[in-house]
Amino acid sequence: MKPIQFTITKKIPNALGRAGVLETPHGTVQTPAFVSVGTKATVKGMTPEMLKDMGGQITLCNTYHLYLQPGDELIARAGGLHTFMGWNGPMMTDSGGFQVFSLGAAYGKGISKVLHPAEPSQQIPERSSADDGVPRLATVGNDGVSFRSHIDGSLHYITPEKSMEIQHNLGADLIFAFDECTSPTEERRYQEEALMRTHAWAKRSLEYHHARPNAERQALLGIVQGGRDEELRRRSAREISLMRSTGGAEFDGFGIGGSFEKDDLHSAVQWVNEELPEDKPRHLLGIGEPEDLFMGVENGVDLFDCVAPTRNARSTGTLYTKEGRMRIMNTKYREDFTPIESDCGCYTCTHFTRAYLAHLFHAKEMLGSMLASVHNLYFLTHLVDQMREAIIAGTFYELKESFMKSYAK
RNA sequence: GCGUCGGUGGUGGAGUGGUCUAUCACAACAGACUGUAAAUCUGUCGGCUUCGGCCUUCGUAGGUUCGAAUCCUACCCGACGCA
Repeated sequence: MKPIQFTITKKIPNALGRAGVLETPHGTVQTPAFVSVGTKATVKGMTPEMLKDMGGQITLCNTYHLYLQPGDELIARAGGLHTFMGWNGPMMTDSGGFQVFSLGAAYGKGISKVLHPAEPSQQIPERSSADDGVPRLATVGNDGVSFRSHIDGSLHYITPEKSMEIQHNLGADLIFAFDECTSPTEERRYQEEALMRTHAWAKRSLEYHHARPNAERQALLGIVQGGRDEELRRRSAREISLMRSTGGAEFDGFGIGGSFEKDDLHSAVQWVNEELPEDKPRHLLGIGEPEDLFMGVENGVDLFDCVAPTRNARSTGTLYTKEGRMRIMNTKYREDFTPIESDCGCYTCTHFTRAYLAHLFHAKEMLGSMLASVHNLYFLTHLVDQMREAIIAGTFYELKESFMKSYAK
């Protein structure tokens, strides 16, 4: 018995995109879908009730963070992550692979998921070896990764097996293989070396997972890496999709990982999804600006997670609207007594004005961050919902064109 | 009335003869953010500018000095104390 069931209901003609249904032990996800990120067992600023009301179908928490605090064993004793955080819907956990990157090679360099080469601050020198003298909190070894806790500095060692063990304790419906995310500034030689490691770790994750009963209630997704290189990307997609445990088990779905230059994102996703088997779900890790969501859906991505809506909302009240992003603290909104978007159905837009939001942000009231998060999550969640409906209605390209015309103007 | 202390840029508050348009914080203004080291971070914050500078500011008015936010005098204002 497989833990998840994925069914494709409609495809975009002559393209990779599709709409489907993903059934998990904690409920069904209509795909494509936007996944709310709840790294530390909370979508920042949102109660599970608010998430549900906003239209959220599924959340993603993080292995590394929860292992450090409060500890995966404690969460297991609490009855698992669903019970612990009060979210009884579908849930996934990231493997800690991204922290290999963000606390390792990317540490202190101001780079993350998407690199902007035009930004002088991101002209990072290339790195070919593991040691360039920059202090970092994660060091990659062939067997696993040494982490120094960003909380208290203590040293931890995470292997693929350890990541699986933690994720088993957490108990999410979909879990990820332990991988190494690389920077686009790395040269090909290192990308290939890291890819071999990611594949070896994927095999070990698969092996460990299927040696436990958890494999019956938790789906394991393998992660495709390979940077910007077509050959590596296609090779990774093929190897991960053909990978089998000694018992013959395969991955239940796939994640597409990496840190990208904006221009490389499209090609990487397309190459990978041309190789991956059609009948399993695909998750594009950490991507979620509107234009990227359209690209992903068009190219066969079923699930997206992204911190952008909550982080942008919470930090300075940067809000998504159909006319592009707006910063609610800008002077012009101080006496604007209209909603963020008059035709938005979210709780924030149906109850409050821009002026009120602006006031909350200027006064540093936490409700401002909460209401802004509600709107942003609603916006992106419903944008992907609209894409799904448009695929089913056969109007995906019309939706994309009309949205982008207004959003990017 | 006498005495003491004090008046600095939107605010608080450094500075006590040159390195002062004047540390710092806050506020304000603008920006960044894509598997959350993030309720974080960056820039601007007297005026003008051909971006090299130029001009104007430290209660007010004088003065000393090559040079004053910094020293002196008078005045104005505030707090406290004594009458």
